[in-house]
Amino acid sequence: MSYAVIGVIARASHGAQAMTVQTRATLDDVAKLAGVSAKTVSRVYAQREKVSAETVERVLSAAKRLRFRPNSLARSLRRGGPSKTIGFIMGELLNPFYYGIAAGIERELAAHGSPLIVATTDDSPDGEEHVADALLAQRVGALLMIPVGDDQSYLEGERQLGTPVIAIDRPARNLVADAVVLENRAGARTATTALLTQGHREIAYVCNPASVYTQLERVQGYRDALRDAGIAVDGRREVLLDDMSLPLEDTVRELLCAADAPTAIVAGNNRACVAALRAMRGLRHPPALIGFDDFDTADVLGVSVIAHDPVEMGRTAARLALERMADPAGFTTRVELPTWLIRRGSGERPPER
Amino acid sequence: MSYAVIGVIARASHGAQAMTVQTRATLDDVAKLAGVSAKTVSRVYAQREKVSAETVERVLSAAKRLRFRPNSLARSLRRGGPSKTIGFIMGELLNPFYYGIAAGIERELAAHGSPLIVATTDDSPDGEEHVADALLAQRVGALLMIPVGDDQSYLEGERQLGTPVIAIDRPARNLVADAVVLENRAGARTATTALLTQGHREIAYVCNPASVYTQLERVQGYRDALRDAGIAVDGRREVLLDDMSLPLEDTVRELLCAADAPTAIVAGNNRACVAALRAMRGLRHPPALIGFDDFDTADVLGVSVIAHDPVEMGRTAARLALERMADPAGFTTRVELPTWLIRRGSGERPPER
DNA sequence: GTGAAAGCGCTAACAC
DNA sequence: GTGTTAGCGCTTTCAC
Repeated sequence: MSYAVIGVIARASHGAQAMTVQTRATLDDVAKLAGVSAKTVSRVYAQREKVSAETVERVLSAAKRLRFRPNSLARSLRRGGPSKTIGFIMGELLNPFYYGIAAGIERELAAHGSPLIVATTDDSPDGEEHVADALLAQRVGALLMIPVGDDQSYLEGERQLGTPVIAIDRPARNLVADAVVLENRAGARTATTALLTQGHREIAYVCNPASVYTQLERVQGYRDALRDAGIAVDGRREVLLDDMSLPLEDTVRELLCAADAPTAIVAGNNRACVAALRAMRGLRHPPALIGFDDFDTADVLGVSVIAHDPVEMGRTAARLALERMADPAGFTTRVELPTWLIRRGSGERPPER
Repeated sequence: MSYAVIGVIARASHGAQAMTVQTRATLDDVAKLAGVSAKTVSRVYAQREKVSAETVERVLSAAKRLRFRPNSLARSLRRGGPSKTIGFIMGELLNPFYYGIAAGIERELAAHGSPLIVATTDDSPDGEEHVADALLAQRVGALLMIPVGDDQSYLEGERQLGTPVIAIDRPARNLVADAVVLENRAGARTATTALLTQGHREIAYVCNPASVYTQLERVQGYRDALRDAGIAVDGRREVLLDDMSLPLEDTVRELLCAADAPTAIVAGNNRACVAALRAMRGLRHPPALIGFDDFDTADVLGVSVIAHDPVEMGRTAARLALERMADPAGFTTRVELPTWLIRRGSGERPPER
């Protein structure tokens, strides 16, 4: 073990005392104690059918005495259909963007009383199917996911069996699924155009990884803006790493030290933006910088960004899931959430030579 | 709806086609198709009892044809005991510290094949019991929690029924539970001592909220260091807000503009640290600053911090939960994880007058 | 190595 | 309003 156990507090009476093995009370136990039938107890908890006030009280007090807690597993088993529980497969939990989405999902579902099972794949395509399997074995009512692999066809069967799938941030591939994505292309275009407006002509685009949907879109937006301004797209200005084990920071540093260093940078996501900031440290004339994704200390650092609302993204996806569960035959929708530029200084630096 | 639906892709064949209502295959269906008994199919999936290779193959191919997926709800129902699923109650999902913990838990459990149900309470004590209720209704095998309220006695019954509770970051109150916490007091003391060593004498401690366990401990550590240095503890140097709706930033700014402004600040957590940074913006002679909790851009900002490992904290808690589930009669333990100082500049600024 | 029967905790269907 | 019966999908006896 890598931790230090500081104190062993007490010999646990974890579990029950050896003699008085407490066992969990069931609906039948409560029924017996209250002198009613099991179904009546069930009714009290279902809160839909009518039970006389007096009976309710008798049942509840019996339940309390027995520390009864309805078993929602058994409940959803009996109901046959999918449970209210919703599964969420996320790439990685350590990225502020992703956990913003998770927070949004959680809040929306909490408001609806639906439990949330979270599973992460560490952005590994292999893990995705495995994890989806585990969630589906739990009979989740819907599957929210940030697709990682480039083929989600393995979920097609489930979808036909009635489990809706909602793709977040990136559309699913080879699968009919609702999707919530950002206005990636427009956002990157806005960033680039803003830099062009300041007079920049040598604008780089940096990111890692580069082959995911969001980056493909954003690079397009970046190129769109250049073309509109009559500037030739130059591959040497596009730092498109595609291996998270490579340090983007070093590559950007090299870029900035070159003779024909760009005067401005568009960073493809929050990580790339921080990498750029690190690479720029100590530079006398740092290039202008606009990042994609807002982050906690961006204001302190004076970093201009293309912002959006990850929490709202999660909420939207959760709402979509709930809608689809309520109405499985509805339309498949694709929602694009807006992005906008926040000017904090780094994107407003003029070109320097 | 607050989102823009950009495209309705297709009339969904979500759910099944009206006529061919696909229904989920059960173990019995597979058994029939494979020409064996249900129990044999069960054995194939349990992977513990012996089944002839030939039978296994027949079963698996039948299962595949029927798109069979074992129902883990039914499985854990039958077993009677608690499921492998573990519940985690966190205060809020939007704090990097908390999701670091969540990430650690998730990774450890994933390695063990245990699903994780996450629920948040937005740091509201009322929500806590409600959320715990929901998780326990799902018969989670253990409950991990960052306690919010100051009384977790409502879980005592569950503990006696065999559901272990692991408190994270703060100990549980009025409840026998394992706990994983930080060396809060030692950490704050280290920070303060480091500032004293630089020659600082007017050192402030700022945080919000202030009445939680971690802050109570850290303030003690701060005072310990002052006392050791023969400096009187001065309440005016302790900005202990206790209402998250109050902007700590403003209070710190006032503090720094006062005639007897401190020359150094210890910030009680990541939020307080960022608030201090905001308050310090534009100051000609910013005070020295050491934060508690490391954060993403601390290196870029040159902020010295008392660091620790939230992911390891989560892993440790998850391990503890798994151990306790395997051995309910074990010892109740309290683990204290280390903290350490990372010098990045802000904590090494000498006092200026 | 395989099967038959019973039952986990709950609720739908149908009584009364 | 309340009770009875059956059964959700699976696994645990206990057979053979």
